[in-house]
Amino acid sequence: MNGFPSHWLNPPGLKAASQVQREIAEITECDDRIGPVRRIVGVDTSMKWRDSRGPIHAAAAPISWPGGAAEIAASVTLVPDIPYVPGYLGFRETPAILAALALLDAPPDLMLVDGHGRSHPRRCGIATHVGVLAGVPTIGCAKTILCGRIEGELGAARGSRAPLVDRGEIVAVALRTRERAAPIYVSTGHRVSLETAVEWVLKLCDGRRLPLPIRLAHDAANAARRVAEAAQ
DNA sequence: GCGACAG
DNA sequence: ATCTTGTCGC
Repeated sequence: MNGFPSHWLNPPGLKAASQVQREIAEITECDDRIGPVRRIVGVDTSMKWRDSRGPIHAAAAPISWPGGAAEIAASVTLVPDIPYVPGYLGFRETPAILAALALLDAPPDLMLVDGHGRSHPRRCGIATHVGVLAGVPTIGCAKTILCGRIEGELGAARGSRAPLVDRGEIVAVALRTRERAAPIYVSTGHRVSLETAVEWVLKLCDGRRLPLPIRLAHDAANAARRVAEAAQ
C-alpha cells in the first residue's frame, strides 16, 4: 500500500521512536497537495476507562462531499504495542487506524485525525504519522495543547483564531469552532497547509465544537468497543 | 533538575 | 481516553 520501514511503526524503544518521528517530520509536506475532495474520512479510537494496555478500537468514518452524507464506517480492534505515553501517541494508535482505513473500499481524499499533527515536540504528531504512512492528506484536530502557547488573544466569536507558537514557530491554530466553547487546535498533518486545514475544519463543524467526521468516528469507535465488550 | 504532558 | 443523569443556562 505504501512502502516504509517497519520500524516506523515498531521502533525498539522511545529513543528510536523519537528518531523515527524526526525522520517522518523531514519528509512531511506542509503545503497543499490535495486532489478533488469527494470523500472525507474521520478517524478516532476508543478504549476501556484507564486501561492503557488493553485493546483499542479504531474507526474510520467516511462522509461524501459536498453534502456531508455519512457512509458506512469501518472499525477494528487491536492490542497496541505500547501504553499511552505523551508525545508517542502515533506508535500506539496508528496500526489500528491504518487497519481500519484498509477496510474502506477506497482511500479518502482528505482525512481528519483526533490529535495533533505538526504541533508536536518533534513536529510529528499522530496526524502526521498517519498521513505519511497512509499517503493521504491529513489534518490534526486536538482538544488540548501538547506543546507551545497561544499568541495573542482568541476572540469569542465562532471562527476566531490565534496562532499556537512553539519555539518561535507557528505549529497550529487555536480555533473557536463554536461560541462559548473551548477552542480546538488545528494543525497540518500531511499535504494540507495550515490555512487550508482551518478552512476545512470550519466547514465541517456544523455548529458543534468538533468536525463531523471526527464525531462520527468517535461514535463508531465507541460502538465497536461496546460490541467487543459484550462479546466476551 | 523541574514541570508539562495529544489520546 | 472514559465513568455517568439530569440539570441549568446561553
